[in-house]
Amino acid sequence: MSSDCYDSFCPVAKACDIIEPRWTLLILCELSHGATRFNEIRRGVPGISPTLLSKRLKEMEQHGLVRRVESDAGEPGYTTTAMADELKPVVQALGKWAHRNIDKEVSLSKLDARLLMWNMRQKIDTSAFPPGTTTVIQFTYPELIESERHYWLVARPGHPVDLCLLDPRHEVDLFIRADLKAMTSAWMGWSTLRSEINSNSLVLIGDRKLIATLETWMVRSSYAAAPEHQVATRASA
Amino acid sequence: MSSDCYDSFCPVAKACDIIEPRWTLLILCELSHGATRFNEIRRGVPGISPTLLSKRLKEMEQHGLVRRVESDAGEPGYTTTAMADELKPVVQALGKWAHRNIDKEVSLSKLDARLLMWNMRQKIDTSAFPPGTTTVIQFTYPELIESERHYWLVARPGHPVDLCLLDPRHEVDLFIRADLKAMTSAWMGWSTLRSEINSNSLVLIGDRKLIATLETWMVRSSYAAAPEHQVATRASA
DNA sequence: CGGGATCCGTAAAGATACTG
DNA sequence: CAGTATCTTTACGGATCCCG
Repeated sequence: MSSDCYDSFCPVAKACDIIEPRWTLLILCELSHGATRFNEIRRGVPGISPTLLSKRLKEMEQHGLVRRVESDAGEPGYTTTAMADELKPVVQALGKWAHRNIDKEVSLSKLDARLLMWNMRQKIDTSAFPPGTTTVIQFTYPELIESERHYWLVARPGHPVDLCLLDPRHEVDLFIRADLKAMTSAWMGWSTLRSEINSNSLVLIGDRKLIATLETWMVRSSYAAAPEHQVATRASA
Repeated sequence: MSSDCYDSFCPVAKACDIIEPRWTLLILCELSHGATRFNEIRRGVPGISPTLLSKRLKEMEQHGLVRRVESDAGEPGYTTTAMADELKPVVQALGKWAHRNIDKEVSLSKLDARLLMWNMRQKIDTSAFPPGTTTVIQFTYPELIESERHYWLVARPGHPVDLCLLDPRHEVDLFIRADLKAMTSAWMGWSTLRSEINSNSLVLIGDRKLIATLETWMVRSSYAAAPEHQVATRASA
């Protein structure tokens, strides 16, 4: 358990003992991103089984990365420790390294609309939307089969954004028709939202203000090194 | 193999796919430290099996971290790629984080003279020794049983340092009698060589010049944040 | 529904021996 | 020296079930 036993005199080896077990760094990312509850973390780390999440959280607690906390209502939760917080910049640097070095073409050849939407969901900045109201954005990927074509992001300031795969039957504030590759590329920071719009790979119809403030609320991957107006590498299909 | 399949839109997840498999980062450390040959890497990464090293090197090559090279004599070898070199500062930061945060008391309660000597061996700076000659340093840990008490470092400038567990029958230039905990603490950078000497936990007898230049050739863990004259936390047993 | 525990089949990792 | 081949052990991942 605690003695996977690399060379105990090499700090890197000690670090590996802690961060190497599968999912550990991703759980840490989720915690850093604000998740506290078990199922909240689980939603943020797609693919992990509850069994393994439970196990990892215990290991991480034992290693001093995570602390169990009880809310005033007695509800359980998890937070990062100071030690884990010190690790954040390292993980950030790791993400930037990966973003710089991972083959874009390979990534853009393995497209997945649902996963993309799930990721975007987590990065929508709801504070940019009018408070007290619900903002609904409908995404349409015309190239996909009907069952995978439409997605709805339902956002209220102060609440987590909902992703709907079925029509939520709510008034839509903004329709976005997108080429999947272009949307992926823009979201990953390999091109820009504006360049995809200019080349008609992204078409926005609806609330003018939402369109004008697009870059404010559709926050791109935080690992992108360059700002939003960087050069686009390539775009539509 | 390549599709352990975390979330493919999260750069950290992509990075984890690459660096998470056991031993990967330690192999990278060895390569960065100058190892090129298979068995050279293997010696530098204590505990790895040849099977796994072979497998990892292939995976790392496929991920773009490692490049196979043939020397002019046709001998096989491995080097890091530019992508791997960019990762070096991240690994360095990871090591510093671990060095800062890992429990010293716990580490100092699991002492291992042989592993310590093996680690020191790799960090001896032979360029500080007189060129063309062989310098032999004998370590004695009086507290240990006879079979684990004595170690010899045999160094020649320009060559890797040898660690002997049996008397090499060569003239000894410097005798070091040490308390194991103190030697470990000093080497890890949790105390200083001088403070351990002052408290008699380290006793050096032999070549005056070697003793005077001790800090020059006995290089401490490169992950220690503070310089050699930092405050000692604690020392002998 | 949140927060797990149990069981089981598969996929890695570890130990050892052996070969070109 | 530079690896392969083989075998055993451990970890992971999936499904199911339990409890408040």
